[in-house]
Amino acid sequence: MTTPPREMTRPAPGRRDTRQRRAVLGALERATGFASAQAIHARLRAAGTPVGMATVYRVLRDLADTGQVDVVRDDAGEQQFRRCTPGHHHHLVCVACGRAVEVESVAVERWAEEMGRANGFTDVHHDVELFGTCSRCAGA
Amino acid sequence: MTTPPREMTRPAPGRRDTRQRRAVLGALERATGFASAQAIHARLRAAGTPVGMATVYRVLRDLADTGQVDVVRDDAGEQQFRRCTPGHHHHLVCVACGRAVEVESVAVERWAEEMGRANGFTDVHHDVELFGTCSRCAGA
DNA sequence: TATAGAGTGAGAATCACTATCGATAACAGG
DNA sequence: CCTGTTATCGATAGTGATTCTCACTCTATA
Repeated sequence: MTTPPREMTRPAPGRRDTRQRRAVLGALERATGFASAQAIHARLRAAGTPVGMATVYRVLRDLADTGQVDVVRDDAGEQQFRRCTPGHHHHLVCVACGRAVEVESVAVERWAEEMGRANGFTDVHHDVELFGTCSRCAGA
Repeated sequence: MTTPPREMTRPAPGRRDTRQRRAVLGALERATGFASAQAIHARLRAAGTPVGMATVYRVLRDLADTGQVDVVRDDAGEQQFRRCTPGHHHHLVCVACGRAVEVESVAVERWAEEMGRANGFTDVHHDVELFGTCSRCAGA
């Protein structure tokens, strides 16, 4: 697998290339860490490229379904979205500034699989997120 | 019912021992896996021991704050509660019936800690949940 | 360019959860 | 047992995120 010739903002096959979709993608691209749908909607409005709330959610859900963005839920249960490198991975998120680092571990993947097998579970998948305070925010 | 294991239903210091609190604890005790606040409320009503919605949430939150129940969020973002054995552990939850198995792994704990240190993060904690289909539900 | 139908968006609907606040009941002291 | 204090209840009205509706708009393509 070399670098896919696919543009970052090109819609998935069957999807149309609209101003709104590009705007949401752009906002995600610009974000440093995770951003909520509400935040993205507000930023687009502030940037003079307003997109309807329903559309923001629609695009984000579509991107999540096609694996183009990752979704985690914060303590309040609100969905947070982030543009990510393809492939399975997890995040180490700063609870102060929202900055996120992608991490992966074959050890965890294997552990999850073994735990499932040991207990007779099939189709096992897992939710793993790490939270903490990043070095930049720690010195506050 | 010989010696009532009042330990399980004893309120935290400063908390009063009310019928409602006992009812919610009882419902959790009776549940096999995770249960939502809505489900607990419905079950109590069906059992003839109705408790107000607000109270169910209040008691559940209190129990969660004092570490007497574990909370996870399902795919829809709804909170799911479960009476648990004390101590840090994770869950392997059946997506079909909600049955849950407690699992733990020093490997994961260590991995989380190392990942945090490697990236300059402090006060690192983690969310880890495993989901799958249990053997009983797999044969459907 | 004409056109089918995917995409959009304002607003209503839904849904889990929280805040309000007068009524009620637990518990300690008498 | 009686009673005052006050934690706790709970019916109900929010609150805030997310989804649904559906008439209208615009992309992709013949």
